[in-house]
Amino acid sequence: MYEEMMTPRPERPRRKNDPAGLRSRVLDAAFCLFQEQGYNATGVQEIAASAGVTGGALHHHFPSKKALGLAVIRERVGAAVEETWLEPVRSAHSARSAIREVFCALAAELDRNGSVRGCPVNNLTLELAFVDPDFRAELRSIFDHWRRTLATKIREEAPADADRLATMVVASYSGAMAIAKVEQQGEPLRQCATELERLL
Amino acid sequence: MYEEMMTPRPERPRRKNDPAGLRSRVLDAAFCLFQEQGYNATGVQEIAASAGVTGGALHHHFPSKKALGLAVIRERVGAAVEETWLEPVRSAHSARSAIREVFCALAAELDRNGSVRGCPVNNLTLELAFVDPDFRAELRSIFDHWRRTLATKIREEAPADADRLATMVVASYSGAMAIAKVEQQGEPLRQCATELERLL
DNA sequence: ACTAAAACAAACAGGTTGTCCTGTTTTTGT
DNA sequence: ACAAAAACAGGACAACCTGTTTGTTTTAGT
Repeated sequence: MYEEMMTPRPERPRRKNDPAGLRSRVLDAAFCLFQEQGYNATGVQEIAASAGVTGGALHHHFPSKKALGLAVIRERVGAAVEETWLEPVRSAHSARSAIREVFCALAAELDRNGSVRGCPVNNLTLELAFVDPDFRAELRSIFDHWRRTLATKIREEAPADADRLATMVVASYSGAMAIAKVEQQGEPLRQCATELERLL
Repeated sequence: MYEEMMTPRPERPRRKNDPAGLRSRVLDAAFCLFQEQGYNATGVQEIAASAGVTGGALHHHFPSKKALGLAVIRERVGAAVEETWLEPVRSAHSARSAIREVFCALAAELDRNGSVRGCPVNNLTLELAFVDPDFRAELRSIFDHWRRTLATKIREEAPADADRLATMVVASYSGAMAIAKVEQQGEPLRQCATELERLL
């Protein structure tokens, strides 16, 4: 009653627009759905519903599904790799320990979570890289950045074959994640981590 | 005119039915299209057209797209792994040489072909394994068979960590193929082959 | 305060999708 | 030879998806 008198007319919705927030929510929802179902199996209206956004609003920020997909790769997939891989690698005191930590942390999270959805970069790469050159270019830059950062760290200890070793690390991680996906458990990651340690 | 008189009644098509052949053609076309575009991006009528078969005939042999997909995995993807991986591994005189041969043969074929479509098992796994349990079970049996055959061969030389090494070989192959797909060249496979040799 | 642009809502249109249905032809069993 | 079953043809159909269009509300510039 008190409050109603305080705001008799100011009952106006007073909802504020938040374009950046809406855009971010769409990106989050799309990233999550692409990760679970894949790009082609996910509809734009499904993304809009999941983000709590109307189709018109989504179309305003992303004129096409492809534009949304490219934005997801650039602004979410890249960030995910940066957070779970590159940052731990840079702050570790050796490439060996970094790799074991990342592999085992991922494996533990997968087992704890109870479901393995796979690596976002690889999921989208195997689905889209061959068909669409634009997606391929975007994904390739992520892989390049990934391997380059890894090679820089490895070079501190094994200057000889740093580039080749970096490729090997990324490859065995991607493949281990694929095997983990069919088995729905993190064990393959731990096995590959053990073998990678012998290599470094 | 001449010919019309020669074949007034024997004009009957005399075409013979070939259910097995038709089924096989559908499987081949589906395998090829799934490999190029992915499962979800390929339509059943596209498969029918590619195989030169009517939609009705296709539906007679495969009542649904999922049934067709499962048949492709069981009867084509499994055979592809058997041919390009398991058979060379068994007939090689050592696991080391077998792995180098397979990796380099694949890499050479990719570079010669000019396009990298990726490994069929991995393509379908990353696209479908998480969403559909039936596909996952089918794909998992292929991975298991793959690793088991590889471990048997490795055990001849390194009895200790054969299972773990087999996982590592399959993983690094799968991942190397993913990187090869974004770069559209076979080089990553060769790099991983070199590192795998040091491990065995 | 007023106007132009941006942000959002909601329904629409053209094209595709996977599936099924009804006939017709071919093969098989007896 | 004849009936039953399998193999095949061709189209129909309803659901869906993407992209667009039109109209309303909110923000920002001046």
